[in-house]
Amino acid sequence: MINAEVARLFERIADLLELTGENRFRVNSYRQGARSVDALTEDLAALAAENRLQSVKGIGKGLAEHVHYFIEHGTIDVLDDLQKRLPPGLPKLMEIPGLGPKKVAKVHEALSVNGLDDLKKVIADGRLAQLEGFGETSVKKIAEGIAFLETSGKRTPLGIALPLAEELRDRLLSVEGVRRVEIAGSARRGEETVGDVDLLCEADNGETVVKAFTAFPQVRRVLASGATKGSVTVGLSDDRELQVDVRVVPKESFGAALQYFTGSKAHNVELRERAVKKKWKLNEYGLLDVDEKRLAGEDEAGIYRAFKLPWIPPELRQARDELSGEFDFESLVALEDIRCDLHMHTTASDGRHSIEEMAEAAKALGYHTIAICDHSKSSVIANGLTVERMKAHIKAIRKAGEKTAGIRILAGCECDILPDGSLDYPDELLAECDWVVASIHIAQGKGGSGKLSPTQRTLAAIENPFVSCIGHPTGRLINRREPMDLDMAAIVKAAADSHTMLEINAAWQRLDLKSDHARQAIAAGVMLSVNTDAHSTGDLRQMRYGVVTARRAAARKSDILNALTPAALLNRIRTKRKVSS
DNA sequence: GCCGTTTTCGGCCCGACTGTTTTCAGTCG
Repeated sequence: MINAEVARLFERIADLLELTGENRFRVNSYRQGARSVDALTEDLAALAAENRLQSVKGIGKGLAEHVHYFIEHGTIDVLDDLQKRLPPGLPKLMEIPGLGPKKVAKVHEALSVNGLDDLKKVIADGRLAQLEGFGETSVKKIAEGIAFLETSGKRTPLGIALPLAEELRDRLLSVEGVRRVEIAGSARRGEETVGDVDLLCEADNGETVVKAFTAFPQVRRVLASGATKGSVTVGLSDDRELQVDVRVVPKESFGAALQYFTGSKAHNVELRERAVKKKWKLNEYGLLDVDEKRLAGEDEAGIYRAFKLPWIPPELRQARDELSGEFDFESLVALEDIRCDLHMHTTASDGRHSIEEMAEAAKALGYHTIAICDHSKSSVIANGLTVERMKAHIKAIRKAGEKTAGIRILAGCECDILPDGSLDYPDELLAECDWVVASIHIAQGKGGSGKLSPTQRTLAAIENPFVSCIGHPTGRLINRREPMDLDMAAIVKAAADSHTMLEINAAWQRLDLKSDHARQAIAAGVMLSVNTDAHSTGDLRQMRYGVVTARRAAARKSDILNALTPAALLNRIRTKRKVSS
């Protein structure tokens, strides 16, 4: 697939064009083109071969020609020309908070700055502060921006950002005059990582609320503080900083503001374009018709209703197909639908709590079933169980099940898929388990000499009649480890054909499958299982991250194993074994 | 550069905050 590469090149062209002072709408066309190409599931090369490129939204005559040129020459002529004229280190400078295309172009032209090192030099020797349009204050901000970029460059995982957002929300609620606070932005959309936290606040006096907010103990730096808006950074445990923005609006605008600050940006642009076509105006204060008459604004659903649309769950505001009006959002899976967790560890391997403790904690969450899935023998670091220990563990799980009323405890295991594609336990032992999660932990890199590829290993595991589910299929760790190179189409097809479940691992460090892959699996008819992979009772509460990932994939309740009734669940597990044997 | 159920030309989302060029351009979300 050339899609990702073409998207990257379009984005690069947009960056460079922006620096040349090109018409911003032309710049935007390249950005829009990059987004469309990136979101496309079809292969761009195939579309090009059939001359259908212009059927893609945002791809017109010009961009289509670029794609054809790229396929023939492996490059884009417009980009080559731009790169001859502009130094390669320049676009990076636009990532510095406070520096945009105009200022970067200016320091390049006036001070021959070609990259980050040059910029640091002209800051240090005082030449930047002398430049027209720059002053001591803005140079100080730019210097801070560089430090921010270098230390906090990466986006923050949802599992870090959301609890922090909730803490700040609760603190804001205790500020005098504040009536309501909602988390907006990518945290509300349930994106796996967030760039900053957005909080929306209903109050009459914005200035006092913003002042109180910027004085919170968590605040490290104040970036802006005005009558309706405040912007700060807060420190994270690893010494990085996360930006938090607060907006204060009156009651009658709260819904419009929540809609606006939830995004995504592309979703909002689509909605605003619809408004413009109707000669309306949509901004964060409300939806106004041509006579400035207020059509909506107090609540979010009212905004969508004005466009004859249902309220759209934030997780799906991705500018994909959610505004088509063809969606049944009622059937979307929700956290309340989840009634079981089928992947958790105990003290038998590397967990912190006993079978009984995990069961009691799951019962408190209202679950009807759990599966205990400790590690198999090859996961030595995780205290994986030998065959003998596993046999005893199954007995212990069954005994705990008899003792514990009100919840069914399945005897399961998380069985390693070995480098040669075989499983870490013999079939006779797997047959004794009620539920088997098969996962790759060892040798996640490319298959070495004589070894199978990760795809072949996964396909081999799917073929085993006793494997119920593939655990964390791509093995990625957000911001820390790249996913394995998998042929997801082949895996999804094999899983669908054999009634093998694929996991959405709900641990915020993993979120694996990610939502795009989950969407692909659902389209192929695969049943997904959302599990926490809990190593303690507290980890069971990470289920919410898995559920938002499923919702981002537009998963219905019927697509999720964990939302089934006890009978339907067991039936589904048995189906795999019947079909395979 | 893209796009069209008012348009194939003339539009293209909208407002807040900041620093400095002291009346507004640049940046950001």
